Amino acid sequence: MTTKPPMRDALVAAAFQLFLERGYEAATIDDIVALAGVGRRSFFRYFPSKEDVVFPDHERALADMTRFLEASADGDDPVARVCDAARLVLGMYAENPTFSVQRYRLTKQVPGLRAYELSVVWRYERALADYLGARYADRPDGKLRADVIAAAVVAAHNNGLRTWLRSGAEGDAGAAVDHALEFVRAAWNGEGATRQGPPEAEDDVVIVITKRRTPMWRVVREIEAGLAEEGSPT
Amino acid sequence: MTTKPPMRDALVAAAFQLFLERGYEAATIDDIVALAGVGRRSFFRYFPSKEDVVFPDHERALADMTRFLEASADGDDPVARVCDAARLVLGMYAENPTFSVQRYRLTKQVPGLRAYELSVVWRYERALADYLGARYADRPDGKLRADVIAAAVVAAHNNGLRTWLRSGAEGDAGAAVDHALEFVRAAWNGEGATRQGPPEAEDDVVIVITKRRTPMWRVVREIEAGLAEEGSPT
DNA sequence: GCTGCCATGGCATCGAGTACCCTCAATTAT
DNA sequence: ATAATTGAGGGTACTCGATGCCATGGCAGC
Repeated sequence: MTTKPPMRDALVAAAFQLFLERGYEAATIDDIVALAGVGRRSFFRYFPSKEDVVFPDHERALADMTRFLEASADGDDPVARVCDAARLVLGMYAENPTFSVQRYRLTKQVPGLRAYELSVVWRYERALADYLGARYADRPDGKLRADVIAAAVVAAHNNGLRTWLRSGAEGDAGAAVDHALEFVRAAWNGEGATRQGPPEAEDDVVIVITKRRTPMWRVVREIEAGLAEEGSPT
Repeated sequence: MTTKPPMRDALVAAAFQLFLERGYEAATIDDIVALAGVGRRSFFRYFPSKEDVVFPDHERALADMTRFLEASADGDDPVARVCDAARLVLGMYAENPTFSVQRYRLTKQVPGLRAYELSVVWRYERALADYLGARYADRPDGKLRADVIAAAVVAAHNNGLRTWLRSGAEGDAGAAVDHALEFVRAAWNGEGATRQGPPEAEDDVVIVITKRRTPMWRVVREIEAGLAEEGSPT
């Protein structure tokens, strides 16, 4: 498990060579194994499906992320921890910039690969949401909060990552993702984190009068409208 | 396109019957078409893949959502509009509760279907993000904001939807999703909220007094507590 | 009549994925 | 040293989803 079999790398190299010069669907498994000089059966020993050869290291990255989240202390901010976990995944992309860009262009134009990437990203998101769900276990809407924040963090990460990939992996990937993640942190900075807003008077109150049967989302919308009237809308 | 071919419905019914009594993978296309009494080739005329028969109406729902977003006026709040678009999708699930629950249980335990559902949800999310991206075109981080909010709305919608589905489609689906979406709205408040008619015209009212910086979830909980005090919760 | 048109059905084929069995080398036991 | 075991790699046949091509059959319109 710790040793790196050369056959696996040979299969990835052969596969990407054919995918790039001939397209993903046009390159068959037989073509790949013929180019790599191995038997057809051996391909499926190393990759459970044809799509897996395009994401050869996500299994390891997912394990790394899970371990990182499990090593979290109870003292640190959950949102910050999750953002750091996302940065961990970014590191894997940044290790091989050219490979990441090739895969990005491939994934963008092959629907099957895009669908597979979604299932990969979904597992990352579930890892984040499960961690947050445990940290927010005592909150009223802990699971909901966990799901939404995890989705937001993943979306921000992907936004920064894709911006970097679209540019051909020039510039600093970490900067783009840090900027995107900061956007999420700013939206949910409420709890024990750094509260940088201007100090307001404690006796500043809001009075809400509403019908009993009004949907809750409409009530809150009105509250926000009242807040935005003279306050600081972030 | 407007006419409903009975053969399509027959295929869906036959497919679900076999999926439920035998499992998804164990039921082959030949079994389905044999049960439906049609030719094998006809299946792929109505459904491009085996997975599509499990989500027979998402194509229409996606078109409905796109149309709904295109019909948006420049005056209304983008986030509210996107939340309403999500509620539109919920309506499709609520139309056939038993069917939705069956599909939910099927999708939960078949990895292939879960992956396919992700690609479906991804298209919804892209529609929302594209709409928000256009509305936030003049903002500094418009695309980023659009991606993050779209992901949060979808995550909240799915959280509420799955809560409802897990309960066997008992109770009000709209209430669960409204509550979840309100959570997202609370995070990204501000910007041009439309205030409609003043609510003090009705006699049955609820009055809430709270401090300005109180977290929104706490306010909502107080309101709901006040509602449950003597009236009908929800 | 005849002529397109369209929905359907019937093969034939391709390619991904799997099950089963074979070979060969290295190791270990006797 | 020889036999037995183990494990990586290879080969073959099969299943099944998916596509392409063509035949059939009803149903306009003139």
